[in-house]
Amino acid sequence: MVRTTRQRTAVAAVFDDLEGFHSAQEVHAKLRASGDSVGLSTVYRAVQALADDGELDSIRTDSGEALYRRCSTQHHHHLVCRGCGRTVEVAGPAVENWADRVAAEHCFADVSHTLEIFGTCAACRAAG
Amino acid sequence: MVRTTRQRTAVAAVFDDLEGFHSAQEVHAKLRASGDSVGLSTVYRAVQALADDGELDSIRTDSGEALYRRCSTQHHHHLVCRGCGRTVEVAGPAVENWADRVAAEHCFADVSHTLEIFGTCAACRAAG
DNA sequence: CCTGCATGTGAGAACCATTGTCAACAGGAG
DNA sequence: CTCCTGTTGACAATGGTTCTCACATGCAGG
Ligand SMILES: [Zn+2]
Ligand SMILES: [Zn+2]
Ligand SMILES: [Zn+2]
Ligand SMILES: [Zn+2]
Repeated sequence: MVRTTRQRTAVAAVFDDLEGFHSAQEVHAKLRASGDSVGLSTVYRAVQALADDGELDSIRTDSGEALYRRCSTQHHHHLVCRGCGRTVEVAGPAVENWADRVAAEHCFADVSHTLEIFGTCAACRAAG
Repeated sequence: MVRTTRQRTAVAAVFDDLEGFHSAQEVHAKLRASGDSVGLSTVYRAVQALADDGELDSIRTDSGEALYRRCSTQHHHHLVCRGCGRTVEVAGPAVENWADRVAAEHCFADVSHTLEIFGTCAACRAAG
């Protein structure tokens, strides 16, 4: 029996106003700053629950930190700016097929894949 | 001035006998078990140095742990078995081009990408 | 409306991979 | 062989994440 609490609602709401990927720590800080404070453990539990439900996508930093973002529900990948975090969802049917074909060639089953593209966006280049 | 030490040699040698990706902690344990013990900090420094030199590839676990493997030096991606860790290097020129094109379309520069495929190999399926 | 209670919360401790510290050590150039 | 400098490793510190558990609170069912 899953309950609707002020905390879970608040965490979900944070991602309404956010472009790009953000960590649980950042969400916690934003909530605290907005006066709508939520415990850190609860923020971790909430983002993980949202990610499990497919409400949030998650990726990992080079340093291993988990970042979350509200995305569309279809399968897609991300083009992420290293500077500002701005994120574009991209679809690549050809890539999906290629991955499945490669796996099949080597007799692998239950295939999944991760694919992210990183770069510097035009705005960040202009900003120097 | 980079020196050749027993420790660095030992760490590099561990990857000669290893298929698949392995963590610094695992390398440390293997060295200790083989009697050729090396300090944990030193193992971390060694694998990172090897990765910087392009001698090792690294990926990150779902839990954020860093894993290393000796790979060929050309650009490639990995098809990894979730069960046994067996890894196949795969090349996908079409994917490289697609990633660059997508990034260019959105005016992103300095583009890089990560792409890994996960599955279960035939041997692991047979083993149940 | 109440009440009961299973579920959710949060302050703080625990975890654990990784990194920093620094005194002792040991390649290797000269 | 010597000396200098890069290297090592026991240990402490970090930092993100998870666990603990006493307390609070949604939310059926009455
Ligand atoms: Zn997404
Ligand atoms: Zn940017
Ligand atoms: Zn590789
Ligand atoms: Zn396998």
